[in-house]
Amino acid sequence: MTPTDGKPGRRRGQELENALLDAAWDELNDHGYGAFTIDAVAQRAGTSRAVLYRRWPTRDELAQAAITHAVRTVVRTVPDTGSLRGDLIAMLLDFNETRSQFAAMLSVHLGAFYAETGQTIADLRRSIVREESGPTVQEIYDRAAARGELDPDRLTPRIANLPFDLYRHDIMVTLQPLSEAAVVEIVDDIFLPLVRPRPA
Amino acid sequence: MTPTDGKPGRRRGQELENALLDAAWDELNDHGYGAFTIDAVAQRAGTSRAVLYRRWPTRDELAQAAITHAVRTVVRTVPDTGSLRGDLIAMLLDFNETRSQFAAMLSVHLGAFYAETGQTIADLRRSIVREESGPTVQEIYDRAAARGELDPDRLTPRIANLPFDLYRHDIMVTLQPLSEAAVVEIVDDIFLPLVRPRPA
DNA sequence: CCAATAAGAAACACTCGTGTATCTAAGGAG
DNA sequence: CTCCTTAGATACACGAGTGTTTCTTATTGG
Repeated sequence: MTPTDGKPGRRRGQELENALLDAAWDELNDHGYGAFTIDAVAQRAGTSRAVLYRRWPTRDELAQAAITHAVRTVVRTVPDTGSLRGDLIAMLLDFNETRSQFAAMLSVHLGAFYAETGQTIADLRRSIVREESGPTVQEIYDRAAARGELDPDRLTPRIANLPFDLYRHDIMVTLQPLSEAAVVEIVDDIFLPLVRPRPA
Repeated sequence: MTPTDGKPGRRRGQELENALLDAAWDELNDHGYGAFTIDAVAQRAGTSRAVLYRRWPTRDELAQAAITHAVRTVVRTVPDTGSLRGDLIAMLLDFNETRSQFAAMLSVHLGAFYAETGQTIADLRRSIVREESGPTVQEIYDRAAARGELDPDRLTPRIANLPFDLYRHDIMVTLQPLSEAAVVEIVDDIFLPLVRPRPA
């Protein structure tokens, strides 16, 4: 392992490539895809365009690579607090920490990207979800059903996605992380009443 | 009234201005704000850039004007079918006709615009809602409450917006109008159960 | 009918980003 | 220590869009 701190000297191989993709991602975050230029990425990474062109032939492929790279670095955790309510609130608040900026960025800056590639946010989400392919929220629902907190018959696909759809909607519309009150509202006032087992 | 059809000859005044703003709006729709150029607008409008520069000094002001102009031409209707369910479904399906493209366009193409102006979709919606300032969905809720179809105590602000938030979320994520089934699902499976008066 | 106005065409200098090519020197492999 | 890959710098031709200016001519108002 070569020392990674101190004066960077001249970076190579994987270290350099990560730095390039990070710079590209930051550039996307700060200025959006519309103003996403190879030049700016090179400057931010402290290198020259040639280094970028050696790896990615076009702007779009660099952007794609940067997005994929950023996605890969997101770690996903599925909480297990012992209650459905606690799990969902924890999960959404964790999203606030780890993903709200990511989601906002995707929503706001990538319009031109979607337009050019013909993709939609839904498409991108699918490929991200496939990429992660780890444990999912379904675990939370399964545990809740086992505890009798949730009626599986009431959990239609749309309702299963409801808390996350509402979370995502808020992010896309306000570009800010949700307040804890908003998260609690989504869970307590909307989701839980819809899935709670009815007293027969 | 001068004849408005036939060979357009040389347009002037309001007629020309409308044509310019329409062309700008179409250009935004087709290619997004990222690829929104004065040149393209001039070409689409069948005129020269000078004509545009005489009216709007910058690209951004032209885009702003085009958006405002497009917003102004949207007519809003509030249905009155006699039932809450019917009103909401009618309203959302009407959105499908009149606004889904508009909403999709706003979500997707205007990222760079938001980034530059610092506005969010929420801000833009506020100014649009203010602009319209006509009858609102509140009317529908009031009538439903009067008929006893809706418990006003359960209608928190978030729940009042819920059908529209979900509608908007779907549009932003899929960039397509919602299927009628999806609209019915939002109303029947999610909204109505949350606001129906509980048998005391 | 005439004069004022403004549409529309065209040319210009300018900026910014692209993509390629060339050169140097850093730093790893042998 | 030496060679060889390649990071990083720099220069160039090119295209696309901007914003300005000048000129013409259609159209309108008086």
